[in-house]
Amino acid sequence: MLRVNKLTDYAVVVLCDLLRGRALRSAADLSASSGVPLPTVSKILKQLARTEILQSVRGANGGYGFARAPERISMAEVIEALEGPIAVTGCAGDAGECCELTDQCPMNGHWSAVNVAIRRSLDEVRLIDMLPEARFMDPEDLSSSIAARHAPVLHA
Amino acid sequence: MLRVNKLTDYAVVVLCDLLRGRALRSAADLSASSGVPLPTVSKILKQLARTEILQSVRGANGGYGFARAPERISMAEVIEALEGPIAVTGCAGDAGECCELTDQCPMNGHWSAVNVAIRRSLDEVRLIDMLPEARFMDPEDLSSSIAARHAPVLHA
DNA sequence: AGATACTGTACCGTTTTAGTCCTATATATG
DNA sequence: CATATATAGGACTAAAACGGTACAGTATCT
Repeated sequence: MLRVNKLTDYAVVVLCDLLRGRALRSAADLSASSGVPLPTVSKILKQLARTEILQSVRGANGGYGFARAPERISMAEVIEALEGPIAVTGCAGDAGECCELTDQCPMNGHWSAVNVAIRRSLDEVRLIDMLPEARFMDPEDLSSSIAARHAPVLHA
Repeated sequence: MLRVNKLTDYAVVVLCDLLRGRALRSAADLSASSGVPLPTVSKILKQLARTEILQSVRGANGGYGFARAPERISMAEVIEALEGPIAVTGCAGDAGECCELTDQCPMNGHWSAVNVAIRRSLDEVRLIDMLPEARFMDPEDLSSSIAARHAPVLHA
C-alpha cells in the first residue's frame, strides 16, 4: 500500500494545527486542540525539532514553533523527518546493506528510479497544501493569511 | 521510510528475469534462475496474474508470461498489484474508513495531494526501467531488444 | 491415467509499529 | 534560590503487519 507511518499521519494533523495557532505552542496545548494523545504528540514534536522544520524552546512558557517559514516546508521533509530517507526498499538506499541474494540480484539499486521519482513529487507538495482550507483558497490568499497568523515568527 | 513490501521487491526481480527469458516460464523455473524461493515466487506470480500484468497457463508445459507488451507496464501497476491501491494513509483512500478522530481531524483526505503526486510519478517509471541493462542502453535499443526476446508473445 | 503446474486459502513465527513511561535537563517566575 | 513548567532522550511492552510455508483443489498435456 506504500504506507507512511501512523505517526507521520498524526504529524501532519499536529503541524496543521500549529499552522493555525500562535507561533509558539506547548505539546500539551497541541494535544488538546488536535485530539492526538499527549505522549504521541510529544514524540512527534521531538522528532520534528531535530530537523529544520520545528524549533523548540525549553522551560516554562516554552513550546514548539516553526523553524522556517511554513510555506516553504515540503512533505518530503516532513516524511523524511519521521521515517528517515525516502527509500522504497532496503536494497535501493545509498547504504551498503543489501539483500542476501546480492550475487544473483539483478536489481543492484534499480529501485532508485522509483525513489527519485517519488522524492521529486513529494518535494512539490507543500505542508500548507495539506490544510483543509487550501482547496478553497488560491495560493496567494493562502500564504498571506498564513503570514498574518504568524506575525511574531520564531525564525528571526 | 515509505516502504514497499519485500514481496514487491522480489516481484521486480522475478519480473525482470521473466523479461529476459522465454515468453512462458514456470514458477519453478523462475525461482531457480532468480534465486527467490519457489513458494514466494508462486505467491507473487499468482498475484500478478490476477491483474493485467501477467497471464497464466495451467497444466503441463504451463507457466506465466506477460499479458501485455512489457514495455508498457508501469511500476504503479506492479506496486498496486501486490499492495492494493496506492494510498499513503488509511484516511486518504476512497473507502469510507477513517481514523477515530474524524470529527476533529482537519485532514479529511488531504493526503490525497500526496497520493496523486506519487501515483503520477510511479506511472512514469516503466518496469523495463528497472532492468540493470536499462542504464547502458538508450530507450529505443532497449525496447527493440526486448521485443526481439519476446517474439512469440502471449498477448495475441 | 499420471505427471505437471497453477489456484486458493489458511497458518504461524518474526519483525515492525504504536503507544507509554521514566529520568534528565533547561528556563521562567516568585 | 526554589519551584513549576516544558522539552530531551531513551527504554520498554502490547498489538498489528508481514514473510514464508504448507496443503488441498483444479486444469491441461502426454
